[in-house]
Amino acid sequence: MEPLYKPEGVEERWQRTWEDEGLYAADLDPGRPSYVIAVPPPNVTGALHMGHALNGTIQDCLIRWKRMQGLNALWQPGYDHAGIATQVVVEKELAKDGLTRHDLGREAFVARVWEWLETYGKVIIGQYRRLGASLDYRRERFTMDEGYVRAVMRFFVHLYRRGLVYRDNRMINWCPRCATAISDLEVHHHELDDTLTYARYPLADGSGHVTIATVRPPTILADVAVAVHPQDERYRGLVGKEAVVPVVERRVPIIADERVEPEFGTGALKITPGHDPVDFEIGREHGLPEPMVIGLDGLMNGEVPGYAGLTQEEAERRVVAWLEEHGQLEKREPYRHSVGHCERCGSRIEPLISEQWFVEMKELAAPAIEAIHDGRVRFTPPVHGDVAVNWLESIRPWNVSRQLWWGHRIPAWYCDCGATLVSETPPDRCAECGDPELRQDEDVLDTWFSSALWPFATLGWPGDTPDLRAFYPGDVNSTAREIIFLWVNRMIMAGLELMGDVPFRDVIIHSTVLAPDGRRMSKSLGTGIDPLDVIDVHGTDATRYGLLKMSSTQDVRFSYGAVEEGRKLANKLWNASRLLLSAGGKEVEARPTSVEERWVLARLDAARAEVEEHFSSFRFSTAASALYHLTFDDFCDWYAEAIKPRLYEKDPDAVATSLAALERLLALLHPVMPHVTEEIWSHFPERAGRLIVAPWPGADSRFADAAGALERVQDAAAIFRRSGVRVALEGEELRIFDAVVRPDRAQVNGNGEAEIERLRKEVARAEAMLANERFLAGAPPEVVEGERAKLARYRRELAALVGDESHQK
RNA sequence: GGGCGGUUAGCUCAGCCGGGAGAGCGCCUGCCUUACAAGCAGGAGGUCGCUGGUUCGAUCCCAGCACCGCCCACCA
Repeated sequence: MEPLYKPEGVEERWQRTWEDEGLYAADLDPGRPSYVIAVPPPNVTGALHMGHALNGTIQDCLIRWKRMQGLNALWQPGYDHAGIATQVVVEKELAKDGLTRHDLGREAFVARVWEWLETYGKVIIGQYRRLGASLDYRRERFTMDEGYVRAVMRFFVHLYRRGLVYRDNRMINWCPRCATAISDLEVHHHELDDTLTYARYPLADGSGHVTIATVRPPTILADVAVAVHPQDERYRGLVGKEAVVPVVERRVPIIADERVEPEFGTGALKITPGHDPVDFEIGREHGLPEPMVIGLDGLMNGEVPGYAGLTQEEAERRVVAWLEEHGQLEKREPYRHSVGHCERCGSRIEPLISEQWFVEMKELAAPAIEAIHDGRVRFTPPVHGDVAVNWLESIRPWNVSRQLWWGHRIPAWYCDCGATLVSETPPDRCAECGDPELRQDEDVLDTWFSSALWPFATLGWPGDTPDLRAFYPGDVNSTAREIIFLWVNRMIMAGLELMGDVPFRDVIIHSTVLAPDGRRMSKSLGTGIDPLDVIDVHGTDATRYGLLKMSSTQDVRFSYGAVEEGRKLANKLWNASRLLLSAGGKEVEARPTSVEERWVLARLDAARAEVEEHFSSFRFSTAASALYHLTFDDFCDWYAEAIKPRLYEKDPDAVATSLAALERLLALLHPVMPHVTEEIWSHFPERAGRLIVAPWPGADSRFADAAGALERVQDAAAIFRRSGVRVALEGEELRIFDAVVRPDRAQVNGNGEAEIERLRKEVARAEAMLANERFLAGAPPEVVEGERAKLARYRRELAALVGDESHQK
């Protein structure tokens, strides 16, 4: 064993060994309770980024811990077909050859996507291996696998039969570039500098005009009304009259509607049901027509002569020029507002009316809200549960159809007779008229429609499989904050609806890892840090430790310092092991004969309890810190230093005890740093099996008394050490090496005086508190007791330095 | 527009129930001690964003303010 621990080679070797020996596998085992986490399926086109690395480490840590605790731990891997994202990638490939998907046709294009995936996709799960992720890789699932497709079809048909999925012609978000509808969650709003145009609409009776304000003058061409607030005094006389829409010179009614905001603009709103969500609602309520002047390509259509094919900018110029020419342009002013964009490609979203499939969500949301409220699903940190519930409470219908080719094709068939048939498999003939000529719906489903089934479709649903019975419901879902609505909520809803139970008990929302400068990690900004690079340089164990150390309830900046700390920990552990193993002992048995040995065993047990507590409550950063200080401060700086002389003498009791202590330490560290601990463990004499499946240390209170015994000695020792005196423990006695501090240094540092000063202040503070009657009356007894104990300790420490002062008064 | 989070040492961040202000890195001092100098021993450094309130006592609870960030959103 070299003095410097080098992870390269070691880590890959253990990753291969563990997997080859089947130690990641979760096989059916009715005798053992299960522990299940399904990895959030990454996009097939994806590569491992820092968020995956952090999330993967968190999940692996839990899985390894539970596996050591003897549970049948299943960490389910797989991929998401990522409909729109994948289609865009392959379309770009085609574009290099000057082709579009339409040149290939649907069938050939989909074949091309599969081909592309075979060659370039599906790399990310392999990258999880470098993280040491103990996923059950044999169970890899894909949302486009045959079995999974069946699950998606079943879900759709199930919802259809329940009347919760339906086809409707209504306002949707259209992305002109992707040429598909997208859901509300896929629309991202950001601020934009725009122009607010004030236009006069003459009254049809010639009695004046009404002025409206708009940011989209081209939509004037599709106006069908002007609306004002019913309580708006300024316009009271106008309601019921008619106004004339500029350019098209159409006579439209002036109506009253509560949704109009009197404070905004002029308080009069032009109504364009075809191109604005609010106007759409108002229009439907007032029975207005719904003309559209903008096409699916984002260009002006042929509805208004002379405008066909114009871009919206061109149309805007023309409309504004018309207004100016006719003296109906009141003013134009700069205006900054929030505008919806396609999250995938960034194009400005075009709200328009289209026939799509929708899922009515309210009925599905209610049980999910209940499950979160009553704690069947708990969020960590809890605030995200409130956010999830808020969203569920105001849920709206979900547009699930996409005008794409890559994805699950909607299982609906249409007959010329007008019938719509929804079924899991293609129907032979029309159920209404018997016609065998049926057309399948051209569209595919939103990617998240299939993702919602992940926790059980991966286990064989809709079949009633042994896996499903053994591993559902799962235990934990660890996820990024931005997919709570898209994914987590929908899994909860789908699980309750189809399985009758929540898919997991705990949802962990991990922190977002920012670049070291606090900006978002992003490829385009060049601020990304590749976790695989960090692993290459610092090792997997160090990276895992660093990520856990960084993780928190809020966003954190990536810190190489935290990774460096992990590397130091691995190296420290390695060297401590060299010391302990060099004594050549064969026995691994706790046979403590001194207080420091009993003490370290007590410490290890206390640390085990702490780590369990931190893991259970998902405080990984705190767990990492606890393990660091256990290893450095307690195990190495105290115990190993104290026991060293007896190891040199090859004292058989000391050697056997040291290996037993090291074994416990390695086990505690394994979930965080699996490779270095397994490597050290493999150097143990006569040791069969692997640490990864070794039992997690049980509670051991045999030496609990020693914790206190040494603490007293240790307190005294700490005081001497602060003064520069070197000490070791012999039995219950504190042995002082260089009995005298080098006088020059003690004076320069003034340590002794400073320490005495500090203790005097502490004693005075504690005495004052204990003399305060209101404190004694108001504080809980254990706090008062705590203060008494502190006072006693401070007095004792002070006495050790200057003699007992209480007798000096 | 609505909601949420943050502000603690030079840097990155902990601080769970109100009672001692902490860690790692960096810096300073002293040590190449037969596991580790990628180490050891010690040290300096803080108005816990600001203002008020509750309390015997506030980094912690409450209110307001400032700044930073995130999420949601149909004021054209």
